[in-house]
Parts: sequence; C-alpha cells; structure tokens
Amino acid sequence: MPPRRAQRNTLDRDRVLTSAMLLADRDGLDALTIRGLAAELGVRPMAIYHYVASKDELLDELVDLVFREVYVPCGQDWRTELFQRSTSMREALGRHPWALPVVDTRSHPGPAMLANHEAVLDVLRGSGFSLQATTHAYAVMDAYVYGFALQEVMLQKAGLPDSAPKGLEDITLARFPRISELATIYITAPVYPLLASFDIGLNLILDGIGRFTDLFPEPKETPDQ
Amino acid sequence: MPPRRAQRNTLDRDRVLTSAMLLADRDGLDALTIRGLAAELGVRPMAIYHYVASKDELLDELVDLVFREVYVPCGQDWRTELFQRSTSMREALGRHPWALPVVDTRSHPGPAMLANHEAVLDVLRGSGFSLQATTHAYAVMDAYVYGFALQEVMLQKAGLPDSAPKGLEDITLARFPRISELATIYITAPVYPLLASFDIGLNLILDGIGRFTDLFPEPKETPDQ
DNA sequence: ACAAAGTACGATACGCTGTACGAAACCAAA
DNA sequence: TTTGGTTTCGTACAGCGTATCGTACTTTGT
Repeated sequence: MPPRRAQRNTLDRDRVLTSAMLLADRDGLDALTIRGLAAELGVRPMAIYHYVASKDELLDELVDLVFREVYVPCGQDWRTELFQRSTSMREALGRHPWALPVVDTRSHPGPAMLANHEAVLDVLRGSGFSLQATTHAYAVMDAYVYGFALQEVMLQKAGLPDSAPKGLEDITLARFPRISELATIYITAPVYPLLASFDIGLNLILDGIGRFTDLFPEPKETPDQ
Repeated sequence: MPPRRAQRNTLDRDRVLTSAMLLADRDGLDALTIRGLAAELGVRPMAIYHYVASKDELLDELVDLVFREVYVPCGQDWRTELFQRSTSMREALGRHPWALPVVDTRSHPGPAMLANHEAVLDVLRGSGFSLQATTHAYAVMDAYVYGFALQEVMLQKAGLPDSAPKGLEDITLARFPRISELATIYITAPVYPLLASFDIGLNLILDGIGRFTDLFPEPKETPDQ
C-alpha cells in the first residue's frame, strides 16, 4: 500500500497481535497471512518479523490471547465456579472460531491456558477432591466443553458454505430422515437451541463429578495394614 | 522419482485415497502434499488430479474413510450400543490423529459420517427418546466423545515435541504445582490413565442421558387443551 | 556539533505449496 | 491404419513463510 516507508514506530508487539486477532475474527484463519497482516498494519511483510519470530509463534500467542478471555475460577464453591468457567470457555471459543482448529494443530500451551487449568485444578483440590477424583473430573469436564465448542464451530461452518442450501443436498437429506428431522428443528427454532443443550449437559456432568468425592476418596493417611 | 513415464493403469481412486491415508498416519498431516503423495505412488503430481478434483476433496474423502471405521449402532439396547459406538469413535480418531484437525477446518460431512449420525439418532428415537430428548442426548454425548479425542490428540502432541522434556520447562512447571502434580501422575502411570477417565465420563453421561426420557417426555398426543 | 552505534523497516529472492493448461503417450474400437 | 478417448506428465503461475541483506532513521557518546 504505502509507496513510502512507514513511520518509525508504527509497530509494536501488541499492535501486531491485536491486528492479527482482528483479521482472523473478521476474515477467517486463511486470511491471516503475514502479507495480509502487514497490509492491515500499513507495513511491508518483513517488518512484522521484528516483533514475532515466526508465524507459529504468532499463532501460539493468539490462542493464548483467547484463553486469556476465559474466566479464571477461584474459591470454594467449585460447582458454580466451574460452571462459570466452562460457560466462559465456550463463549470465548465461540467468539473466535478459528482458535480451536489452531489449538489442536499446536502443542505449546501458553501461560494463560496453563494458569486457567491450574486454577481449575486448584478449585477442585481445594474443595475436597482427591487427586484421582480431580484427574477424572478435569478430563471429563474439559472434554465436554472443548467438544461442545468444536461441534458448534463445525455446525456453524456447515451452515453457510458454498452450494447446498442447508449445507446438505435435499436428495442426500432424504436418505437420512432422523438427521433432517433434527436439522429442521435447529433451523426453525426460535432461539439458538444448542445453548440449552450445553447447560443441560454441563449440569449433568457437574452432578456426576460431584459424586467423584465419594467414588474416589482421599487415600487414608495410614492404610489398613 | 521415475525418469520414465509410469505404467498405464497404476492408479485408481482407491489407491490414491489409501496411500494418502497411510502417508498421513505415518508422517503426519503436513507430509500429506500432492507432490509427496505422488512420490509415494510412483507417479508425477498431476496424475493424481485425474482421480481427485482437488486436495480439499481428497481430505473430505479421507475423513469420511475414518468415520467408516466407526461402529454403527443398531437395535434397541441404546445404552450398550452407544457405549460401543462412542468407544469406537474415540479409537478411530486416536488411530488417525490428523483427522480431528482436518474435520474442524472443514464443512462437508461425508456419507459415512451422516450414516453414523443417522444410526445414533435412530437408536435413540427407537428406544423411547422424544425428539427433544434425542437432540440434547446427541449433542451432549458427541461433544464429550469428540472433546475427549481432541484432548488426547493435544496431549499426545504435547508429549513429544521439540525442546522441553515433558513438554514444559521446569521453571514454568514450578509455577503450576497442580498441573505438575497431575503431569507426574500421567507420566509415571503404569497404564494409560485417560482410558479409565473416558469410561467413567461416558458412563456418567449415558446415565444422565437415560434420565432424559423422563425429563423431556414425548409430547402428549392430544394436549391438555 | 558530529560521528558512531543501534534500531526499525523494507526489497529481493528461495523453496515450498496447490493446481490450470495443454501436450504427449498409450489403448481401444472403426 | 486411423481415429478418438483415456491416462500420465511438463511447464508455469500465484501465493505462502521467511533468510539474508540493505537502507533509513534515532539515539547516544564525545
């Protein structure tokens, strides 16, 4: 864009990351290229590399920015704390649909993600959950939350795309009456129906997790020997 | 590779798809390039495009091949049927860790995926679940299964990679005692611990889903009016 | 005030990707 | 043998991340 050289201090790490996030939110993950981001910032591509070592690092930083939006649980009331943090997690991943695809291609957990996980574990252990109970509780709960967000992202993508009207050809749809039955529910629903499912499932899981304290009690201080 | 032209009918759609799957399983998703696949097949890159319209179509076909490995539920015993199909789904996604990242970038559900979903819905509706109960049950159960597989893929990726010993620097780990406590459990465990968590969580969810028949009963034939 | 050092930005280029286009080799039927 | 269809391939192009080096600017030391 600019034929002239950009002004001296137009860039800093925050501006790079914020613009990158905006670009991914607005135009999708594919639009987030170094060249495109540079254009967005009014700068030539290579300028970016003075603030980010590589695109991989940039993506790692971006997903951690997403996790920073998630509520960090605390205190003794594990039930409502974890409910809020799970809801918050789902909302954050919904606000940035590109995040989940990025996360599961990637291996490095960022500090915000680690801090959040630590907080969840701390709340559980601080509420009388044994180590074993905490392990199971955490795996089950987070699987549900991530998975639900993932399904929503997939459904969202299947909603818009190219050819098919509802994302499925009518001929194909006719072969799957149960699915089309369910699809019409989703389409004609007055309110977004998955939100109700999420709350129902989350409560179901939190109820189940609550029973873990009895199922997997703290090991006795001096075993029966 | 071959300086000479490849023999006439060395290729067909199945060989292309099978080799692509093998390549992704063995060397990872990044290694699955048209050129690399061509080399694997002993063929020049452009030959592939006579059997696949584009790489996108190839990937769509591949994920559907994965879903074809998943057990298709049937019959009235919804509890054990859905348990088996969920376990089978988790195993299939574990066998092909590249599949999940591909799925959630993609929008087109393939025929095998549709058929499997249809079967799940059919089992539920055939076991006395109302449409509403089925909707919630399906959303909750599949969220859990997908999410669990996703977590396993992430953990698996965090296990191997580059620098860090356990995937986390010791200094960083020291700031998160709960996480490191849990990490040592996972590392020193005699058997793979997440499998137990999966079964526990799945049973928990199936128990909860079973209550949906009472919570969301079939609407009365002639309402109270 | 002036030079030296350091910092922020950019031009060019390389190797990689998917793939459009059209030519070439092969096989089948006329 | 000729024709025509099918399969394989050579070439080329646009776009990607980014290594390398150069240029402009600011800051500092004297």
